[in-house]
Amino acid sequence: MQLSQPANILRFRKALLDWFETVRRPLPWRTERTVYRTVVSELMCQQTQIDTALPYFERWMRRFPGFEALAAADPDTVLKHWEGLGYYSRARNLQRLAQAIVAEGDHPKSAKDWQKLPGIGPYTAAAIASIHHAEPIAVVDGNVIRVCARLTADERSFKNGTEAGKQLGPIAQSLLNPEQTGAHNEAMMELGALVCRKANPGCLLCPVRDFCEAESNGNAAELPRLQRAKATEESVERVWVEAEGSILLQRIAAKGSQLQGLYELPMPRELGLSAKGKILAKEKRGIGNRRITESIRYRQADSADLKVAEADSSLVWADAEKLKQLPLSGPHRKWIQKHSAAAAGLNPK
DNA sequence: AATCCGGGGCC
DNA sequence: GGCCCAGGATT
Repeated sequence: MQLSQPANILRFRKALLDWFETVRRPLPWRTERTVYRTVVSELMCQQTQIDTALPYFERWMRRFPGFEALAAADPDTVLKHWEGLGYYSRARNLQRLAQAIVAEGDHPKSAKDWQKLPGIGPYTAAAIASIHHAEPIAVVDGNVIRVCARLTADERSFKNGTEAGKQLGPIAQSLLNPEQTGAHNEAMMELGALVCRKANPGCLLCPVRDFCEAESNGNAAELPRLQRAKATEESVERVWVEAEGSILLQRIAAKGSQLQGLYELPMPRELGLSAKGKILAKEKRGIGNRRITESIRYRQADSADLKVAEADSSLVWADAEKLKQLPLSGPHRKWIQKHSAAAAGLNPK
């Protein structure tokens, strides 16, 4: 059936919503719907799979139950509750957003106004406004891009997701059900997540397969076509400096850095620390298209280390208790845990 | 328009 | 090992 015809668009909307009602996952921000819970869930789910965000969401709600509690919280505690989720600017933006809403005494009511708040872009603004204010605006995320590219059998090669969204957004907007704005948007994303998956799309079980040109062409799994940049390789030196059961950590202070406020093993070249010591481990992490190998050298603190640490306020000594409290980047917490036994073995106790 | 930002899941 | 995920901010 041609989706260009109005009568078929109405059929599409009904088939999608009927399906959604039967498979809709009882996610915690759906079963108890408040603006605050929606905002938190949307920020947490940006570039993050639902199942990964779920335990963070529950913890977050226990600790920061509403905009007021979040606005008044200690920023390090906020960051600590985001530890391991990545994209840490989301946590800072979420607190700034809460502070703005508390200061204003109310929250925005339109997508346009929501988008003025930190951390809220076109996608998130549309999601909140369609769910809570019945605004007829389509969300365009990775799921929706994939669904629309397949529905229309769009075989163009897009430079990136932004470019694809610009081209396919109007399709999503034309499909939007103006009487069920929130449910329709959620249904489109649910379809992409559960059926119209990137790999192994479940076309045989798809509620809107009759409307899908790619399915009739038999190439749904190949769409959309997105160009990708090649990965680059980098290496970074780290030092694991111990003194009396404490480890030296570096607080990332750079205001522009998205890692601002997080703690990591120090980068000696940045801090005037020596890079001496035996290599304890080489670990890898991926950030975007970068593949970074981090060489971690271990040593007992010498007098020069103590002097540098004393003079540089971004360096802190953390004992076991402090280590638990500080917000660390996910990989560094994991690596410190992983190698602490080996590091202890190097101590001449 | 291009680049940067994290970490995990999946094939 | 490459790709993607309920993207946004910055340059």
